[in-house]
Amino acid sequence: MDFTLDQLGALEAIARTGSFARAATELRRVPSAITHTVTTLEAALGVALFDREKRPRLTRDGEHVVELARGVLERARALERAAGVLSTGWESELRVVVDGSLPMDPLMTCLRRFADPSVPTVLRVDVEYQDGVMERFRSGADVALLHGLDFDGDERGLQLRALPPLEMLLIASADHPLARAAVTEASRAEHAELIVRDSSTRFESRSRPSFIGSRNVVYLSDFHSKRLALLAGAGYGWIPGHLVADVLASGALVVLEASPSRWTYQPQLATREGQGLGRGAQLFVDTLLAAADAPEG
Amino acid sequence: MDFTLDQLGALEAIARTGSFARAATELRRVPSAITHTVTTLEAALGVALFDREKRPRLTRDGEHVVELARGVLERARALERAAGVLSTGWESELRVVVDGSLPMDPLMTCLRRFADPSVPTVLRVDVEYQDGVMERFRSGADVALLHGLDFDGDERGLQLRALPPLEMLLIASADHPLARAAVTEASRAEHAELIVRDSSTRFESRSRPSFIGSRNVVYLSDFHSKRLALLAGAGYGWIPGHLVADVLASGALVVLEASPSRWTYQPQLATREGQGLGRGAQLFVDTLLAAADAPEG
DNA sequence: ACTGAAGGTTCAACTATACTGAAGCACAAT
DNA sequence: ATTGTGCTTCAGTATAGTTGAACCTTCAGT
Repeated sequence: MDFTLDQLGALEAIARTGSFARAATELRRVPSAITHTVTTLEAALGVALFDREKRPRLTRDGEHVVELARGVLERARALERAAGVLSTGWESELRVVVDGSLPMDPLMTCLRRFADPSVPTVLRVDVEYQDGVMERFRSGADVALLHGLDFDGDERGLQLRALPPLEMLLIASADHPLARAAVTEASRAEHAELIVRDSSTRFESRSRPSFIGSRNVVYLSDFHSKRLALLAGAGYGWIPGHLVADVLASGALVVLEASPSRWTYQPQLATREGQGLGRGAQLFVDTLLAAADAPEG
Repeated sequence: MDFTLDQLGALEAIARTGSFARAATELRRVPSAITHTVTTLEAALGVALFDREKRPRLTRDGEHVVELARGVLERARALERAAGVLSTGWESELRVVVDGSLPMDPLMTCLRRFADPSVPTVLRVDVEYQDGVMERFRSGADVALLHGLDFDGDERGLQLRALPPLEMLLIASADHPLARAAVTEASRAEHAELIVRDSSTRFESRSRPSFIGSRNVVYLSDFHSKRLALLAGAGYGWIPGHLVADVLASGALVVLEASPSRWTYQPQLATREGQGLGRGAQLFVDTLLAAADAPEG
């Protein structure tokens, strides 16, 4: 690769303006510099770009090279533009990881916002469960939406912002045996508990103990499956209230009589402490908090 | 555009090899040169490409820039390859103009030859009629296939190669009135003569006189139309024998009894004198002459 | 045919830029 | 601790691009 973008730019300027002299003015150089640039390029490519019989005129090969040069310059200018955007503080990509137990509506608002062409940052969202969330955050995500239930507090280096509190409910189908009377530890042990599997890869083998031990445990991959399984009467289990509000209202599912049967938790928006937020991250945080506080928006 | 292909190449080498040092060896430079190149590029783009907290590691923005850089380099390498081809004597494009009265089979052989991916030159063929052929040749075609009928000889600067001779025949449909007896000047004038229109743009108005004057003249745009018109009995006219060999054999068309009613002409392959042929032109000439001499090939 | 203006080239001197090599620092592995 | 690898800094050097003046050619106008 013994030619430069500068040479290609000069060639393109000559081809466009139609003369060495005009190209020179445009590039704020002296004509002889253009001559030199062109001869150097011709030597580098081994191609006679200009016919110098009289006034220099592009040869057919020259035209061909100009076409290719335009392709190179186009890509180079695209890079330049992208770099310009990056240098103004927009990240090329913003990686967000969200706990699957949280409401997705505010996130959808963010996705819409980032789909706007005026937002140059590309948004990447990963839905994880339990430890999988922090694992992915540690492996490079910029923002994490944590459910905040089993949040140890020993995780330092995090800057947290509270999201509206949510409720976990102990639920079963209305015609499930456990729904007929107050739940005891013994009655509970007779039935299958539905649990959403931890999506962490590190703790593949370590099965997280349920809130209250149960003989039979069914692991599910996400809360949507869990909701379906609960509706099908396959077992009982904890599930975020916002996911079952409709079927609770309709009476298909019921909150079990147990203590506790409700558990309020405090979701958190986490970013890395210390390093300031880029413009993309800031926009995401602002948009998400606004959407979470005013779910109707 | 204040960065160079060289800088992008260095960045790509670092990204690919995973270290400044390996990139330096690959580029046959000293490590400090790589450092310098990278810092210069970062300054030019205004983007922190590497995280220098510890061992330099590409930032996410850096990865993004690398992606774009690969795009630029890919195009640049394509240009380099194309230039390499051009510098070995292959033209980027070979323009051939052919008189529409000539047999097209040898030309088709050439087209097949140039369709081979190992032939980098792009073949462009224009079919013209009469003066249109030379006009296009003058306006830039590299090779002309002339019918040689009205070749003035005053056209200098041409290098000619003879093609197999052909015959013009004075033809009409078998049931045309002129086919019934020997043709006289008077009987000829009573019937329409079919003529292929000159495709030259310069002589739009100048209608070329027919071989023998006729009262009614029908101008057609090509010999295929002329053949159809002859078959339809729309008139009489001169047409190359090879275009009507089949219908003469079947008896649908006949050669008129006139003198002359046959005219042997000597097609020529013309190139510009003085400047040697490029590899594409040479290949074309060789292929065409071979195909013309051995039409079965 | 002459003339002047504009475009292009050549050349030597200059300037800016990239490269080298030595020295030094940071980190990782032993 | 110690060694080795990888990166950076810096000063000197080499390379490559830029300038400006002189010259040549072409083209348009007289």
